[in-house]
Amino acid sequence: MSAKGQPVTLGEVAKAAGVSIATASRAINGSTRRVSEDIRKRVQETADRLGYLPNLSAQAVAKGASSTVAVVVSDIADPFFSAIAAGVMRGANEAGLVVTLAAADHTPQNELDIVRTFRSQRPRAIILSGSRSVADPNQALLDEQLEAFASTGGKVVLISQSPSPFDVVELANREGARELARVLVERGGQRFGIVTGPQRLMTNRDRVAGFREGLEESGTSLETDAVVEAEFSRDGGYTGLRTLLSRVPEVDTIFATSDVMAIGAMTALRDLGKTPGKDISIAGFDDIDTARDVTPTLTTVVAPLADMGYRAVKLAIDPDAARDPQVLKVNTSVIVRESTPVRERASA
Amino acid sequence: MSAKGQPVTLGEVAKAAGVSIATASRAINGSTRRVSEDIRKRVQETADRLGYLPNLSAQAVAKGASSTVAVVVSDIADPFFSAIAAGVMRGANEAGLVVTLAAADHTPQNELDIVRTFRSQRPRAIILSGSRSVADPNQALLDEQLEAFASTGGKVVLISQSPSPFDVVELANREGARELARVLVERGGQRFGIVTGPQRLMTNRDRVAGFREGLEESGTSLETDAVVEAEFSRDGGYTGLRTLLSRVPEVDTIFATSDVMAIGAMTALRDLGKTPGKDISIAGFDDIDTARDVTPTLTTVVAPLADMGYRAVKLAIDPDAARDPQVLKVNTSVIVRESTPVRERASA
DNA sequence: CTGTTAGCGCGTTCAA
DNA sequence: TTGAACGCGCTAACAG
Repeated sequence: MSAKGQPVTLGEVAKAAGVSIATASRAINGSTRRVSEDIRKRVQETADRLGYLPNLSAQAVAKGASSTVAVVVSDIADPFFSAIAAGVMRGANEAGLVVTLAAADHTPQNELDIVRTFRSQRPRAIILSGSRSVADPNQALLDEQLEAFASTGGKVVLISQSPSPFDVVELANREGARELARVLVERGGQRFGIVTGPQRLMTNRDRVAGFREGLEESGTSLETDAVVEAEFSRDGGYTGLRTLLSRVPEVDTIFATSDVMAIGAMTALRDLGKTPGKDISIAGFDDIDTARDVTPTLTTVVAPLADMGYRAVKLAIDPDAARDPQVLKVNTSVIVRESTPVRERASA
Repeated sequence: MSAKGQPVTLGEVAKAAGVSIATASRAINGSTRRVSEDIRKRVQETADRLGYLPNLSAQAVAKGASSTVAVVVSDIADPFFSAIAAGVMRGANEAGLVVTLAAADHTPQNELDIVRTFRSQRPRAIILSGSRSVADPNQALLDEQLEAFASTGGKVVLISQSPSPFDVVELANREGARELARVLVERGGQRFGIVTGPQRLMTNRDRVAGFREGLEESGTSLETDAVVEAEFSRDGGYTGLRTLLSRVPEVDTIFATSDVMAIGAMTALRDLGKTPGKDISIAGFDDIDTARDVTPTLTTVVAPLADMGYRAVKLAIDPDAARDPQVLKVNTSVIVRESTPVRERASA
């Protein structure tokens, strides 16, 4: 039983059941189920008995279509992406699809290599999560790959920003940040600062721009020095905050363009002897799980990350494949927690 | 260019280059590279020009071996598993392998289904992360599947507990917890409590047992009521802590069997009006990223999660496949942070 | 070194 | 309804 051997093939099942391979195929997979019930039963039984499992690769070759969806993330250990991945996996599972995953590690070149490898797998769809970059020299090559993939019947879904020739699940970054700014002004914020990830990423651009708009609509503005760019990570939030405070020590409210950065910034604040949520208000974006477990709990913009991944799959397997590219806008909402208490206004 | 079409096949490349398919195959893949340099170059060029990408499924069928590693996790959104997955992906990437991922959602039945699906993919290896359960009725069926997979040339690596008929990457749960207990006693802990995940999971068993040992070796003991079992999650930590404190209000030091639980427990403490790291010490296990960002920063046992995933892949692609099952023990270390200050001993 | 032939495991025509 | 034959894209054995 446990001697080295080869997997059971459909042919062996067929022979053991005394039918042809074609019949066995129909009985087990039954694309158009036209096989007598007793035969079907007999074949199924011998298949079970022999422990037959269809060879997905062979099926893919024969059918010319696989049952795989390929997903690119920047970093699976980042809660932002792991939440998206969780949603994708749920959706894929419901659809009987297999998920293959690769991490681009924030490097456009890797992203390109990954997409090439993915194309070799002939997946049904490729889902790209992660922000688009502006003026990325690799972008053209990447688009070319995706275009080619799409032109051979593959589906491309971006969890990113429109406009795009492909389907896009797009988070309302700008609107979310704008609403957040309004809320923070309402709560008494007067001197604002921003710690943001690289501005070449559209996500950061939009969040900063939206926040700015929100401030202006509320009659407040942002000093030039009050926007600090750093790595789009926890450590970036840490260093970014230090830079910000050294430049503009009198800020009372800080917006970090992601929760991950905000959490790093909060730690930095404490290391500077200040108490986040008391000395200085701070808010993030995304509402990752950890946001409610840090102290103070973090005010943020809720992004339904898992849901976005789930919807991306749904878009990908949409039967109406010939339709025009679709943009699925995902709305956000602001959730106020302890990190942004109501501040008393300094008397004018 | 962007009209619907089929992917370029090796045959088309061969024809365009004026060589046979076999030659084209050798030129591009070159298992045993014995093809004249100029031909190789010409074929490669036409392949690039045509945008040819090998069909991995077809290769897998022809070779009888795929270039895929399949990974089972409980929940990819859990930082414990996403860290492991990150390591796996890095290792797979280095080896030119594709990673397929599935989430069992803490359900043994799902795990079984996933392994079956994975077997259909004929991956080179299946990596199972997540603790083994004791007395799991599905365990036999699962082992049967894995056994069958292994007997047909597949490699199985468990990130779990020995003993096992397969390769195992095993974290020193017991030893780590034991050392943690010693450290906590040294720092003045006297009345201990434990919030643990389900005891059917070996991970929790080992961590609790190890902690107990460490206490006993330090001349301390644990009251019966002081061990509370709850869900192995953030929320489990939250509810578990409340139960614990209602049963044994006078505990001064708490061990949660994972950082995720510890973080939930800390939040629960605060909701009860107590300050973690002051009124009550608390420590976790795993050292997930968040451990250093909560307040107070969390004392814990460092588990090199990403490294474990990485090593699991290395084991899986070990050329010496015929060797006996191997156990790779992974050591831990205790890192003391703010959540467990030195406590003054109550005078005896 | 190259081309021809025979598979790999499976789906799907086409007759029977 | 069933089976024989062919094809999917590719690799590997065998000749030349």
